[in-house]
Amino acid sequence: MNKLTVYNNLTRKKEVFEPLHPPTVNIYTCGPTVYDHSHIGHARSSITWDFIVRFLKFMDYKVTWTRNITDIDDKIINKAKEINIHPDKVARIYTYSFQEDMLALGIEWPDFEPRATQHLSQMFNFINGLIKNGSAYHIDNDVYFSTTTFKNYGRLKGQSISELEKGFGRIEPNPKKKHRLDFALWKGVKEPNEYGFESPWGKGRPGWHLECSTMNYSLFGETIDIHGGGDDLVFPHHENEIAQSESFTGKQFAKYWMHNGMIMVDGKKMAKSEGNFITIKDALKDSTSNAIRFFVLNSHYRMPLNCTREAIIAAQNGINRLQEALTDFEEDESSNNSNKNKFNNEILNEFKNVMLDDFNSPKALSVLFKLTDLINIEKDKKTKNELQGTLNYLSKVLGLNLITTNTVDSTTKDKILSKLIDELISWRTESKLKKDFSNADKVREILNKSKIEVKDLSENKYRWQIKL
RNA sequence: GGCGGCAUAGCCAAGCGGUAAGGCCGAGGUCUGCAAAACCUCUAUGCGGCGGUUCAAAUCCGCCUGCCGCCUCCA
Repeated sequence: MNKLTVYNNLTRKKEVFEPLHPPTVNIYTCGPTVYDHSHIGHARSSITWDFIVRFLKFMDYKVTWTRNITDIDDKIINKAKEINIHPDKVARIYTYSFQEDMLALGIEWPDFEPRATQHLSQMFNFINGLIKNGSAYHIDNDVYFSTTTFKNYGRLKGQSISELEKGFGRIEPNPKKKHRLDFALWKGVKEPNEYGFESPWGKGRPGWHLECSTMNYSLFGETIDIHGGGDDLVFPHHENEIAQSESFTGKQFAKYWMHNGMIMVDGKKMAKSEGNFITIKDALKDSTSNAIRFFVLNSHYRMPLNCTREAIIAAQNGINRLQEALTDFEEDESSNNSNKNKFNNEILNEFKNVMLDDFNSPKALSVLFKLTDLINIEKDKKTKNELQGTLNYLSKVLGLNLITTNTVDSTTKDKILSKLIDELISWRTESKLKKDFSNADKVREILNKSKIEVKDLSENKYRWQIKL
């Protein structure tokens, strides 16, 4: 059997995946900073780690997935000032919004979803350890990590410290730092009433990178198998995580570093200033979670991905074709158990083999379409059902949701339902105006059967409500 | 300015030295009360540009162009 290969950013090549303690796989991916609604870039990232975790489980690995929530950060504090709400509340509002989006996108819940503010005491331990072993220093109310003490600094980015220094633009170095590459572990407040937490170094807040190191250490210990995140986090975020963690433990932090590519909108970077910023909630308004996932899966996770209206429509049409192939599928009770014997083995292996090559989801989708073709020309009911079962099963490995929904997923169901109800009622109103009361009553009866009660108001206005 | 990534048909996209996957759209046909679905056929002599290596390059090398990402808190 072929082996799983993954592209490791640390070595810049594909490597055979060998977890530290098979079949256990511990994976940590960087979640959002919760200061605004999440956008389709977050969707891509989440879908990517979601299907990678699903595939690892499909390969019988025992996966534990952690995705953090950054709930303390300057962006959150700024947002709090802007809308005059306490920073903690801002974080909670957008944490909820993010989780709502994740559910809508069909992302599995991670096993752990730690938040920075809940790990302050562990952070203090971490910082103390780093100060004690000479990797960090305390100045005024700040604590900085001393990058020159870490010999591998720059390895992930692929540059030495002196090369990194050369790259500096016009940024004024912070005079408190011993070296301009040093970064904050703890940032003291500048004003006494500024938002912050008490610490051994005074009131302040943690540096951004620290939470990931600390929470990894708390949840997984010294070394994890996979650390993932967006491409934009390679430097400095992940570089700094490595520096902190490895200085603290003396062990390798993560064996494999994986990064997903960025998303563009109409060939340009997505930015509020460009006017092409798309939140997940917006995206779901005129497409479906299946379409968004298909769109993401259709390109390799490391590649940049261009989002266009046409591409989303194409994705939805692709989903429709896959769903069409399952219309007469009869799912028996045993479908939910993981007995792979009743599936088409040849296809199963083909799917597995393309995915083993660094999670080549575009090829995996092409296998699903090949399966669809086979289903559509199959005459024998039993064989067809087996093929359909295989399609259903494999689509779930990718996180697609092809049959539970009668072609409408739960996210879009509500709005389509509302539209349908309004259409029916306006048909009824038209009938009433034409004095075709029998038809009008018929419509009302249909709605009643669906537990919807229509109430006439004056001037042909109406309201409806659920009547159980 | 430094480092990294990407550039394949109208759109999205795979490809990792052996002669261009897949999906969407489009065209023609079969089937059909109509429509849809399904099925069959067609749709890049070409892979940003120019050179080079090789029997052979979208795939390797060099240069150029364009786009994307990153370059410590304060952004």
